[in-house]
Amino acid sequence: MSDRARHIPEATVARLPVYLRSLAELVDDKIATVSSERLAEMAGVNAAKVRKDLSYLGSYGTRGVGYDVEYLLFQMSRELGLTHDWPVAIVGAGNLGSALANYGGFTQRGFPVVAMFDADRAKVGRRVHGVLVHHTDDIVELAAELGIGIGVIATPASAAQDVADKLVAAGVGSVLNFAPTVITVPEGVSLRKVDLALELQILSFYQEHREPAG
Amino acid sequence: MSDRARHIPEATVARLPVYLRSLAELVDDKIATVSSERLAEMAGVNAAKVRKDLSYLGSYGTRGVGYDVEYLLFQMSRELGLTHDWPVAIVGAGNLGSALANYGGFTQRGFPVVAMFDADRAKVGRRVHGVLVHHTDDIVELAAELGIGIGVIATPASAAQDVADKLVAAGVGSVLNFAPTVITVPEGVSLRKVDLALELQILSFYQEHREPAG
DNA sequence: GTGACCATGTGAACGGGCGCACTAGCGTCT
DNA sequence: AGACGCTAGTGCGCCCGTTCACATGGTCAC
Repeated sequence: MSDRARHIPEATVARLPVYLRSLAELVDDKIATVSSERLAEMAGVNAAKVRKDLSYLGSYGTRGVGYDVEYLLFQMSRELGLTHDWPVAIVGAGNLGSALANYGGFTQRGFPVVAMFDADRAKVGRRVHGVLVHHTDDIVELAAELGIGIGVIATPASAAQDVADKLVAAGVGSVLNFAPTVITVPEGVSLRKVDLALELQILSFYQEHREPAG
Repeated sequence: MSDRARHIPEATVARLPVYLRSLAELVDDKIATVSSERLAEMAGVNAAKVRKDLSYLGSYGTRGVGYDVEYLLFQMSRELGLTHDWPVAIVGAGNLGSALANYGGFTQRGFPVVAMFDADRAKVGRRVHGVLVHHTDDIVELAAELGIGIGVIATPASAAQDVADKLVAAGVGSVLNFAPTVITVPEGVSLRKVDLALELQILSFYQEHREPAG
């Protein structure tokens, strides 16, 4: 692995948080070292994949022994950027947006919700779980001022692209989209989506094409 | 494409609902035909990919013209198993479970919530958005009786695997897991996950490794 | 009816990720 | 001290998915 500037595959990045969670469990159970095989079992993947994934982070294991749980946990947290907070803004103060803001585990895990935005002026000025709701017109100015790194879109589909554009204009580098629509962001901006209807429809497909026999 | 029994790649299946949504938009806009290029733009993918994906469904396009929007919409709905309802059970009547049950667009889109389950006996017997809450001990019996096809897990992580096992024992063929933990199901059962914390941590990684220059 | 045009459908090249299977190296027991 | 056992790290072949580019076959104008 090259000293720095190594490129970690997307598929690996997506698995790192799963390993992280497994490691946290091991710490809770006071287990000091773990093998790739055990970690693979916990994360629901192949042991070779675990080793390859972890090798992207560096050589943090000990042959014949395994990985030191706490040390690996620390290194992975560092790599994932979880050693410091990432202020988050939620756009859309409807059912979903409010639920997200009320979800405590959010702030707790290093993603403090520092601002909310809504297009409805009736909601502007209210507080949701202590977080003030601003108008969406002020996204560009305020998000930049507050140093928002991650924006969460919890608006109706029709507003999502406009909101995304505003977030990007404010310098937000990562967008998590809950709106049931495809949005695009410029290169260099990260985009992930959470889409309930989509997941259900995918399951519907497999349910429909289920083998009749057992 | 072989007459029947063709195997549609997972990656394609995951995109079909996105196309479906785009087609629904086109119908709303009274647009009768659409090219792969336009559809690709709407779905945020490559045009060649659209054509290959759609070709798995059959030859529903017309060379020189494009695809008939309504016809393609119908064929895709059929393929996705959306021409009939899929009764859904939600396990976990806490914040998330209740929010999901209250989310109307659920039933509206062909996934009626017909039962809820919770381990807390204090919640058993209550109704959430009109849906009766049963005890998790009764999952196996009741889910089978009600013909539940899709189970949604909205419990704490610690209960998720046990609930999944019960759902599978009840003959549920598809599981959508919201609990922040890895669960496993037997071969032949479909499993998808929605994990907020995981998505945020993935974004955190890219945010941390962002190029300083623009 | 014929030719120009246009978009689908697909063969083939390409690339990334997965997993096997081997090698390297550490700890432990005799 | 030496041999053995165990597990990390990794080279390599394979497979799935993506993309390009072309051939296929319709439509429309004249």
